[in-house]
Amino acid sequence: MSVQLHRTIQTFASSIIRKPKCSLLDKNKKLNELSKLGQTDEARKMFDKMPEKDEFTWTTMVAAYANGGRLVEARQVFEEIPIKSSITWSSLICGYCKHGFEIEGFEFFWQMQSEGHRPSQFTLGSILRMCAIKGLLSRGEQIHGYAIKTCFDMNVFVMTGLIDMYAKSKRVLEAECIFQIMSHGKNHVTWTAMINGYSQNGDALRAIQCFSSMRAEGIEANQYTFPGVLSSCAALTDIRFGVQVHGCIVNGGFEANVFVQSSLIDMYCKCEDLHSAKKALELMEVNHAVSWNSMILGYVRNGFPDEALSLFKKMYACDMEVDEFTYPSVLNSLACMQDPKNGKCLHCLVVKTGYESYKLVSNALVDMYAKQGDLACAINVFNSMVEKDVISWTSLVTGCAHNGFYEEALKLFYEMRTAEIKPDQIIIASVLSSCSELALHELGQQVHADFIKSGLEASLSVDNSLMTMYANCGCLEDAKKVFISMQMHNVISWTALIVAYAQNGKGKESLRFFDEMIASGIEPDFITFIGLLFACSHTGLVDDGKKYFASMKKDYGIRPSPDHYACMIDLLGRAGKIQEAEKLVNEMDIEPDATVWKALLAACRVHGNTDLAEKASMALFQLEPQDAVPYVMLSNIYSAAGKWENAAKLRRKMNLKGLNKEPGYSWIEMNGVVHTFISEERSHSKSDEIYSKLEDVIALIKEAGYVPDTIFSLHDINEEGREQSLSYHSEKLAIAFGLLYVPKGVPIRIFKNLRRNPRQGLMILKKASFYMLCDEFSSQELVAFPPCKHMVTWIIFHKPVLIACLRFSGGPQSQSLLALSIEVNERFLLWEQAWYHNYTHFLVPSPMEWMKTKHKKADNVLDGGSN
DNA sequence: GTAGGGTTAG
Repeated sequence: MSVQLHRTIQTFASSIIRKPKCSLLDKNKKLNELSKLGQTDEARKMFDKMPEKDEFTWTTMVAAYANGGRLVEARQVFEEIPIKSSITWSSLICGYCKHGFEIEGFEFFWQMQSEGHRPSQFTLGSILRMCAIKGLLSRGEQIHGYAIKTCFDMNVFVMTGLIDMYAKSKRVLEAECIFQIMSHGKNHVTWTAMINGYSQNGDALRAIQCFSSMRAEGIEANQYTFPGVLSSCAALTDIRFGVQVHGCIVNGGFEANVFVQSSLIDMYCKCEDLHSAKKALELMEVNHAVSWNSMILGYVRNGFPDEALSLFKKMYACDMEVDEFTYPSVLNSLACMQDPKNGKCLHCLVVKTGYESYKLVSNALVDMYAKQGDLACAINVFNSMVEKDVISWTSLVTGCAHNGFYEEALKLFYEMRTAEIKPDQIIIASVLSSCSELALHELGQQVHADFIKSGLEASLSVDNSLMTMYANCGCLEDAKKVFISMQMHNVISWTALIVAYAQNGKGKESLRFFDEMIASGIEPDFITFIGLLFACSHTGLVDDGKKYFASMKKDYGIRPSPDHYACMIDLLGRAGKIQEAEKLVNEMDIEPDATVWKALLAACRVHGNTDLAEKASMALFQLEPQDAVPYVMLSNIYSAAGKWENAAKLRRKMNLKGLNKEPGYSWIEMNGVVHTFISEERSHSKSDEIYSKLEDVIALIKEAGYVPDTIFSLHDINEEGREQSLSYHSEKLAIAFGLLYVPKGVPIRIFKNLRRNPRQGLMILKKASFYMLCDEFSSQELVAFPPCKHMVTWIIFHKPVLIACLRFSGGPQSQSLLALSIEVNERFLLWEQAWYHNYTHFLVPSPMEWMKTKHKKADNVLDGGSN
């Protein structure tokens, strides 16, 4: 107390002794102007020439250096000051805080007090600002406590600083609390801090509400307020409000501010109004990198990668400033364009300009290479990164998944966890999608549990991926539970539900969900219709299918893609309307692709139409010469029609071309060990038991009315032989194994490397599940992804009802889809059998490798007598 | 006289 009194007297005395002359006052003013303009060296020259200096002169010089980040010089001047005050201390502390030097900032803060100077609102404001920038929440809380003790807690300046600090530390509730305490005395800065707090923490709606309240209270917004409000409009894609805000900006005369302009351009781009965005960009007097970045990204997101690239070229040609945000957008556009040559060129440019060290840029490089299918380059960039964040890992994990390397994706996720990088919603969604592709139910559940434990907020992407994962693993009820638990649903959630039910043999429910979706006001997209057509074709609802097919164009303006045509052809083919299917192919207004021809070929397969099958095969031989599928299918059609010579000729041709027909596998995972089965093969150590069990099962099935469908058997052998070859099919061997060794009450899940049937719908649905994962990608990107290479199917036994009879969906499909349930071993078994089993050889590289490593362990486990 | 609040990302 006495020290402070002494200081006050001293200051007072010095002001009397050195009463400022008029000229000193003018010089101080001039010095301050130079300092404000950032002309620090000019200011220093003037400062040195001044014969007389008062406290203002010294403070201004310290502030000039401190604001410009020249902290060593600021401190030197500060040390020379004859008499220090709270203001000179605050000027110095402000500089250190502004530039994020937390150790020095706090040191001076304590030193200032030990020398008897009380911190002011400015000192606390500076310290709080630093806590906000550096995310020092607990330090910020200490300062909050200090403010309460020193009665600064009702000061607007300090309270605004506290709001900002809490909001930037993601503590919106605390920020909100302080904001509400300030019933009066809130100024425009306080309102702005709160609006930006909401906006930066993803609560766009509250940000906009807060802005409206601010205006209602008659507080004027300024150039600091509008960017946050506009980015909230962008987040909500609320262009109507955005346009009104634009009006306020023009009225207030803030449209020349670069922050406001950039946010305007970004808002228009995100609301898909590229025209207005472009207009705003053209109106800008100064070329500003952020605005151009927003525009480039806008073009990419709205599906105009060419425009994005040309804008970047313009930037480059004009010698404009380019930053670490520019490259990611441009790299993104090249990823969309599948332009590997330009991608490499841009990579070179990145290296040349030294931007490779920016995480943002390297992450985008990984993402681009992965999307272009060049995993080697993606991994190279990834490995060269010194510091990897969750986005780097996500880019590579998603990249592996895009290219069908699901196990690699999962392994990388493990590695990331080992490196103690905390996952976020996006990588969780990506990993769940890989689990879903491999039908890894348990791992999927673990990821789900881990996600709940992590305390991360729910996200649409995660929930949508969870639904797909559960549905793909046959857990329809869990998929539905996730759907019910969701607070909001978008078109992807509804589509996931529709597809889940369609995939799991509940087509009619699928169609009901579609009605519910429409009633809830959500518009379907092209994938929704794929789900619907899939549901119709599997439920035999030909008329409904036709209705939806017509409706998608008429009512929703969605032009049918080859995938939709393929579904329709599948539907007609299954219903025996082969002529109609052929007619539809001929009437297509777009070029039929391989998917369409395969669907037609599959239809021929059921109805033995060899002429049409030849036509479809010829088209496929041209379109996909390296694909063994059409050869195998046509050969099978020949066999079924008794044209053995044609079939043999085709097989020889296949062999000559080196197209391998490899066997289908089925496998069961039990206690972490994979047991693999191949048709009629006896390599498993428990082979005898398995075959004997299978004979019992076959006898039971026959009793229940099962008649083997031997028409499609491959070989020219007698009836008994054909039946035999169907009996020891790999799925059946796996079932027998499951019945013998999987503990009672535990669901038996059987996996296959082959497609369930030759229908192309599943491949389309693979794309659909990818779309579900990445709902932020545009549909154009989606089409560009390479098709998935494999399919895993499953058969589940956990139905607590006995259906001891053949379950046919009726009509001609009954020939193609045989679903039969039997009771075996006190368990009830629902056995859905594909319409034929022995062919469709889509080989899977990765799960095979995985199985091989685990397969060896299988014998030990069984021989160890665990059962 | 020292001064608090802002845009672009997988």
